Amino acid sequence: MSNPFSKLDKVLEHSVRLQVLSILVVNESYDFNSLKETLELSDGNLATHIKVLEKEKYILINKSFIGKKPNTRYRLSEKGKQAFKKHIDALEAIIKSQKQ
Amino acid sequence: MSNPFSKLDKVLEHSVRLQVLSILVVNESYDFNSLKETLELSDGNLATHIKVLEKEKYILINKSFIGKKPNTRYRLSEKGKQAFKKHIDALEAIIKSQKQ
DNA sequence: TAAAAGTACTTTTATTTTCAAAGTTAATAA
DNA sequence: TTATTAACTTTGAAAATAAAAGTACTTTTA
Repeated sequence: MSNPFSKLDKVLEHSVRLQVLSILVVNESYDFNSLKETLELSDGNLATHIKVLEKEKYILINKSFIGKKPNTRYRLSEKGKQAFKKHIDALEAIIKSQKQ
Repeated sequence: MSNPFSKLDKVLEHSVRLQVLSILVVNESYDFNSLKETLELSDGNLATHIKVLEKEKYILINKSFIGKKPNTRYRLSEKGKQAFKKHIDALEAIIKSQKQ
């Protein structure tokens, strides 16, 4: 039986975090501000979700300066990649089971 | 562009509530206890999620007695049906966009 | 037959999560 | 030099989640 719901990733059930990963899947790296604009989130809100992904080790963080401005870039970790795939697969299984 | 994430239903992002609806899609009705057993949830937890679905008018509630025992059954409302479909469609779109 | 245990919930309380406002530090503009 | 902007981080309040406790019976057991 093994119901597909149990394969869902709690961390990725929140759409903001799923979106962040889906952006990082297709972009080698992405920075804080771009994420903020793309997702239209407040600074604090984005920072909180980022922190969750970071704590899970789903993303890697790189801080640097571009000229005189600080810049924080994120990349998907291998763990994050796996987790994302697994979650998407679970969603797919749920949909399939639904469509019959 | 119209990104599929924006079509997700906040209420259905929680897997318990998505599961409840997915059960009610294939079962004309289902009662509290059966849901509790199927989903392996505490009474309070299930009741809270049910209340959210009820407030959204996604489910209809019918209370009766079976012999001497109270029995609460739930059915999917038309609104719930629509919402479920829309959410699943959004998930499908997300997956598709991901698979290319 | 009285007390204990069980059923089917509901209500309350505690914890966790989410979100936005305010704060920080440094640079640039007026 | 004061104000504004940039790029975050921290704080605190509100909302969501989950489990424990409570309620109102009914059934079982000593």
